[in-house]
Order: sequence, then structure tokens, then C-alpha cells
Amino acid sequence: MKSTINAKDVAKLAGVSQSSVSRVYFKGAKVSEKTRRKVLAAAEELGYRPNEFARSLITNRTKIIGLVMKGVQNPFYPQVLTQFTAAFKKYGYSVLFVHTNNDEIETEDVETLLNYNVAGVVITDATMSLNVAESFRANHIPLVFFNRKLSSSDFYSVCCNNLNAGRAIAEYLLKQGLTDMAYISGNENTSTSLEREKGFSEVLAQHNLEYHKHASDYTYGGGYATALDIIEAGELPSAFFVANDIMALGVLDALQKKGVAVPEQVKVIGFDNIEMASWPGYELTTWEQPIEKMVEETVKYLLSEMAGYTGSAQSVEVEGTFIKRKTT
Amino acid sequence: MKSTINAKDVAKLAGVSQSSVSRVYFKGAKVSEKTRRKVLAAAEELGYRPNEFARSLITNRTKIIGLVMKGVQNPFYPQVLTQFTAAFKKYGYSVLFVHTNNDEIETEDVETLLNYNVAGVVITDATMSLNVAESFRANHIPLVFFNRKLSSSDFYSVCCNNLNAGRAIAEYLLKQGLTDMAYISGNENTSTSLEREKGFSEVLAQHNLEYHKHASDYTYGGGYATALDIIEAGELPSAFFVANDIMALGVLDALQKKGVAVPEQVKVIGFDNIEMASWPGYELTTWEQPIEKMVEETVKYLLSEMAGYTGSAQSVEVEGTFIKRKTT
DNA sequence: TTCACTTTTGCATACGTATTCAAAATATGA
DNA sequence: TCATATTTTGAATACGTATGCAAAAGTGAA
Repeated sequence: MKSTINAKDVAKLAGVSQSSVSRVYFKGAKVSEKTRRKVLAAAEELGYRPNEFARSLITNRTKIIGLVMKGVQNPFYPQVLTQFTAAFKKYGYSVLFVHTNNDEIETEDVETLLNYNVAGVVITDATMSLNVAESFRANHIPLVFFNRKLSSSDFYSVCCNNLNAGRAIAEYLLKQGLTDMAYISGNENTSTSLEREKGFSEVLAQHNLEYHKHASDYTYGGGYATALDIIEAGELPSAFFVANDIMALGVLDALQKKGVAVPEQVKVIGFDNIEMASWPGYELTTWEQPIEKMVEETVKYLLSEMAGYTGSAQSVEVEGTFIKRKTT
Repeated sequence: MKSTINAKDVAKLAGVSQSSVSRVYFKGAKVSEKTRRKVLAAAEELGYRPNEFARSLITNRTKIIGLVMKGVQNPFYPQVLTQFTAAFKKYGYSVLFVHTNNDEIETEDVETLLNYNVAGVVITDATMSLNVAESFRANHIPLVFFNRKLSSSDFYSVCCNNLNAGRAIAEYLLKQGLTDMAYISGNENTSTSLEREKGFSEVLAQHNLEYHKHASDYTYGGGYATALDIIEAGELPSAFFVANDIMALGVLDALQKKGVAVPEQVKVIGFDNIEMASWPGYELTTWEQPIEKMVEETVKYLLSEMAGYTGSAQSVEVEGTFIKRKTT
């Protein structure tokens, strides 16, 4: 008893050659309508399914995208994950999921992606050493850094325009007549946190304003602890710009715990517009990252590179939108 | 210029046969230490990596696990996802991620899994028609339904012992001297919601107590709306057992909005012990699902089935733990 | 050294598909 | 109808690896 039935079996039953069977399943190949029907009928009867590995072996191409994620704990990422899988599925690509805890993607995982000869790679929120990135380039595997802006312009990256966002938020707070602000940063080696602060500080500097900066880590606990420290040190500003929503929720909870009224005494602005930001318990004013557009840009680039590799690099920045709720 | 270098190239440089190169990379094959060193040196020099597709083609086995998820929006699932990828990575398996929105996994996705000849499949929170499941069995692909208890005992399933959990929660509330309770269910066609309620109602029935049941949908919004309805209808019980944490958070926010004191006026118990349950703003009493153990059981079964397929079925239920916080 | 035995190696082949090339079938035009 | 152009088909081969088998190399005892 054969465990798997192959194109040859189908060919025999349909009374055609294996080549014809192959052509029926290979998009773009020419087959007459008659043989196509014969083949499909035979395939149906036998329960035939083309072996993806044999296909990849001979074409040297796969329909697999490597998706590397870091810190799926932040509710921002499940959204990104589902959007990517949905988008790739639309074009017939499957997702090989890799999770890393380190900032830098582990070589073991890179090996995996290369062994599977993935058609493309998306790296969210993590970085990789330049020589590792080069090994993808050497294999003509297109690569996108998602939610990261690269200092070197050798690779493609897609993120929200964090600089403009920081500026807009500063201007919004200034318009409220506030002058005494604080920035609570995420991990300080991330481009996202740095750019958001850069835009923010730029505008404040134009108005000759200083601001306090408190380093945190993009987690709820981090935001909570940082805010608590600030309150207890008696350094409460009139507004917080917090580098992401999940930290901002921590800040709000700390403020509530200490009996600080929001937005009356302090205003709080987050970043991402995660689902929780709209919960009645929080109603957080924030900056929406245009995930759909970011995903779209990423997929668009990957598809074009997979069709014909150029290795072109660019830093794409998509504009987000201010979402006013009740914490400002 | 060759784009990919293969075992033959390495063999030539190392002065051995292609077979020897293969044996160096095939775990379990015998090679002398001398040739191993020669091969590894040559491989290093050329940057050789075995082609996973050629391997799978000939062995008819893969190192890929299909992971099907539904509703990644619930913060419970990112935890599950990371734990699975970590566990599988430990044994050299990669994860092909599939996301479905429907309760029932789409045939398109099943096709994908079969085409890639995955070594095993984990299905979280979704079901599949029996004949689809059978097609996995026909291909000797082991299958685990995670966080689902199956009525038919034809397939392996792993979940928390929801029945016992429901009982324990009822008993806990009874001990507090409460008699007027309500259950807020998740999607009513899920075994998780049904079993939790079953255990709960069983114990209450033993004490000749009735309870109110309110159907909801396992989302924050659902919990919020349901609680609001209850309050406005003036049907406030003395305790809520809510079928999962994310809904319970919605309930808490609704209660807070309406000025109902927790736990003084109403007690609330959730289910899952997601990270947010411990946030200072909520401090939700809940039932912890032993994710590590559940994942461990799943992986253990899959590994043994992948080593030698038996198709054995079992319904594994792991005991969870009660987590007392401040909402009771 | 010789012989028997064990370990290691290389050769040849198979896995299931895509693809080239020439042959066959079909369509087109006069 | 025939000759020519076009489309469709089948045979053969290649992709990169694992593996059965026989030959070769190594091991140890007498």
C-alpha cells in the first residue's frame, strides 16, 4: 500500500503523462481544457495533492515567509501577526513563525529560515547583526524590518512615522497650554522610542521648553513602576507622553492608585492604539499606528522582490493618526 | 556562479563522497571522526547548509508543526503561542502558523498543512469537521486539540480540567456564604464554557441553589455589555463567575462605571489568569490555566506519535489553580 | 603475517515534481 | 484538400538528499 499518491498515479488513471498533471497544478502552464478536466477528476478520485517539497526542490522557490517576532506579550503584536498571516495567505504564502526573546535574532533561527529557503522574511521589533542580514542578501531572500528604522540604509524597513508623531503630540500638548512635560521611553536602543522622543523634543526645543525623560522598558510593569517613582519623588509633570500604550496603561493605573486625577491634574498620551486603549476603564488618548498600511507596504515590497530580486533598500514611513480620548 | 552549494560541492572539497557528507548531517548515522572533521571544515568554508526540502522529500518526514490558532486577540493566546514555539524549537521543530477566524478551520488551511506534510498539528480553540480530521489520520499526521474537550473520543485533546475548576469556584463562593450567583458564559458552543458551567451548576444544585446564566462571547466588549445589561435590569447577583478573564475585566469596568463596589457589593471571578488579571487596576481573582503543563502534554504526545504513529486518542485534562486576589 | 570480524565508505538509486525539447495534435488559411 | 503555423503533449532529465548494498578500510587475536 502506497502511503502517498503522486502525480504519476494521477497520470496513469487519467491516461495522460506526469508532465500534464504537473502542468495542471503549475500556475501559468498551458494545458487543454480536456486534459485538465481528466486530471482533476482523477486527482479528486485519488485524493491527490502536489508535494510542496518536491516542488520547492526543483523550482528552488518556496511559498513560505519567515516571520520573526519579539515580545508577543505586547497586545500590539497579535494584531500584526494576524494581519500578516491574512495578507500572505491571500497570495498563497504560508507563515513560518519564529519567536525570539533577545533583541537580536538568534543564529539558530536564522539557520532555520535559510534551511527552509523561505521566500522572504519579516522581522518585527528585533534586529540582526549585519553579517547575518548579509547572508539573506547573498541568498537573494528579501528582508523587511518591521516597526524599525535602520540607521544603515542597506535594508528595507517599514514603520510608522514616529518623528512626525512625536512632533504632533508635542504640538497638541503645547496648544493645551502645557509647558511642563515628561517623556517615558521604551527600551532605549529601539528606533521607535528614539524617534518618538526626537520629534517630541524637537518641537519643545523650538519653544525653548525642557522636559523630563524617564527611561522605561515598553512593559505595563515598567510604566507602572516609573510613574510611581515619579509621583513619590514629587516630580509630577502636567503631561506624560508615554512611548507605547501598554506602558501608558501602567502609568494610568499608578496615577489612579495615587489619587492623581487624569486629565485634570495630569494628561497622558500613549502610542499604538491597542484595543485596550479604548476600554471604558482607560479611554486613553493615543497615536494610532496604521498597521494595515504598514503591513500592506511590507507585503507589497516582498512580493515584488520575490518576483524579481533587486535587493533595493528603502526606509518607508507611514503616517499615523492622533486619537483623542479622555486622558487629555 | 552557483547560487546554492550542495553536499556534492562539500564532498569534492573535503575529498569524500556525497554520502559521507549526508551522514555527517543525518543524526544517527555513523561517520568516522576524521571524515566528520574534514566535512565540517569544508562545509564551513563553503557555507553549506543541508536543503530541508530535499531531506523531507526523501525521508517523507518534516520538522514542521502546524499550529492553528483562533482569536489571537485574547491575551491568553500569545502566551500559548510563545510556549509552543519554544517547546518545539527545543526538539528541532519549526512552527507553521495558521490563523483562522471561523470556529471551523478552513479547508484551504488544511490543504496547506497537508501539502507541507507537517509532522504534527496543534489546533487551539477551533474545531474541524470530522472528515477533515480523518484526512490527517489517513496521512498518519498526529493531531491535538488544545483547550478543547471533544465529545467524540477519536482524537487527542488537551485542556484544563474545566469541570473541577467550575466546581471549586462554586464551592469557594459558597464558603463565602453567598447564594445568589450568576454565570457569564463564553461562546456557548465551546467545550470550555460548557464544562466550566457544568461543574459550577453541579455544586450549586447539590445545595439546591439556582443561578442566573448570561450568554456572552469571550470578549471584553461582550463582558462589559452583559454586565451593563444586568445592572440596568436591576438583577445584580452577589457574585459573578465569568468564563474568562478578558470578559471579567469588562465586567469589572462596567461595575466600576456604575459605581458598584467590588468585592463589597459583588464578587467577581475570572478564568485563565492572563497577565492583566494581576494588574493593580484590576487584581482579579481567577483560575489559573496551567499552560506550561498543557503545552508539555501536547508536545509529549506529538513527539511520541511522530516517533511511531499509533493514532491513539485520549482526553487529557490538567488541573489548574485558584488565584485569590482582590475581587473576592 | 594471516584470518575473521567490525566499521566506514562510495556507488547507485529513489523521492515527486518542473521543465526542455522534439513529436504529435490541432487550428488556420488558401 | 493540403501545407503551414500554433498549441499541446510525452519522454527524459534535474533538483539535493538519504539509504541499501557491496567494497574497502580498519581492528584484533593468534
